Amino acid sequence: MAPIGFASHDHNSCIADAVKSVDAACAASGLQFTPVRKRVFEILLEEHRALGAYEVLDRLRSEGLGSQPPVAYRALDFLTKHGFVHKIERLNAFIACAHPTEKHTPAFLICRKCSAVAEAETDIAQGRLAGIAADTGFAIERAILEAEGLCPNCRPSDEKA
Amino acid sequence: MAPIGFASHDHNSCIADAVKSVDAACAASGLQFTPVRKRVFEILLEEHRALGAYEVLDRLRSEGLGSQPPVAYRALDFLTKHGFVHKIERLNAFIACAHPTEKHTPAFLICRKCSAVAEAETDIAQGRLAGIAADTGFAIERAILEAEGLCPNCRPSDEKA
DNA sequence: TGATATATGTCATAGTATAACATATCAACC
DNA sequence: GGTTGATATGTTATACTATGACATATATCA
Repeated sequence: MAPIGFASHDHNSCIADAVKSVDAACAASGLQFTPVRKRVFEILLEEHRALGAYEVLDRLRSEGLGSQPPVAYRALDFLTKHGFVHKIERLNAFIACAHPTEKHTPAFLICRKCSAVAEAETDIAQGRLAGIAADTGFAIERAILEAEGLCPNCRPSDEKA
Repeated sequence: MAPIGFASHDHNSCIADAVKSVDAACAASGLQFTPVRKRVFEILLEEHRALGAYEVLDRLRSEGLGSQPPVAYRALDFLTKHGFVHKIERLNAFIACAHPTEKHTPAFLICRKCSAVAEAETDIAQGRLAGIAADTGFAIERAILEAEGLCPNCRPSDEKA
């Protein structure tokens, strides 16, 4: 439930661990974690921020892994479809999942100043909103929860409680 | 707290009432509810569904109210900025607010089959997520909450509880 | 090894949104 | 009533985001 992303962490190992766990998940499900897909995932992990598809594509292009938009979009589609990457609708951008092993409804805290993004694992939208939906007869399949504001690093210190 | 949008209602009066209340709100705040802005608001009300900016623009164009994208985007920006219209990020589309008089965090139920959209008034994102944010020192300013699934009209009837 | 599904390369185009600048209108005050 | 500053509109051009379509290649498995 605790968000990460505004604090420093062991970045070197986090990339390796994440790649490894996705590798295992793909093997277990018969999915192909191909070179382009793996590289896109790594690129997103390296930044720990939301990258646009064309930013990812630029990186791929400079590495000779593909130069046309569909290359990036296909890899991103694959990764988001299987929950390894999330799309931030507000930013039209993608970010590596911070909790790749568990099934969850991601929630995001997006700093409007520095664009840092923290992912909080939550089932909030399956919580209170679920009651409203049930009353109406609406069947929720997935939910998007994105909060915008100022991250701890961008808040004027006298505003911090 | 009850969503509307999947049930029929008195459509004729709802448009007139909404326009009137926005008119009053603008007058009270010294905002200019100009012809283009009013017409865009009416167009969204007439449909009670999410319209893309270019769909709105097409309507404006056919009525001689402007033919270039900025005309539509400016009106939509104005209306969303002041809470009379909401943007559905998931659909890159805009919908007239169902609760124009009150300050609120809108939540949406979006049907993936028929694209109907219901707005539920809620402060859900200021609720549970607020706790997580506070722990991190993140200051939430606004939130986006959009749930996707099947509306009552599109659900196979044997699935309905 | 052949059949089927899945993934990639590539070109073309569709859809969404904004920058920039000139002109016009509004609101308020002298 | 005219001046001033803020706000709104008209218009051109362009940037950014995303997908359709089709040919080729690779993987999977009977």
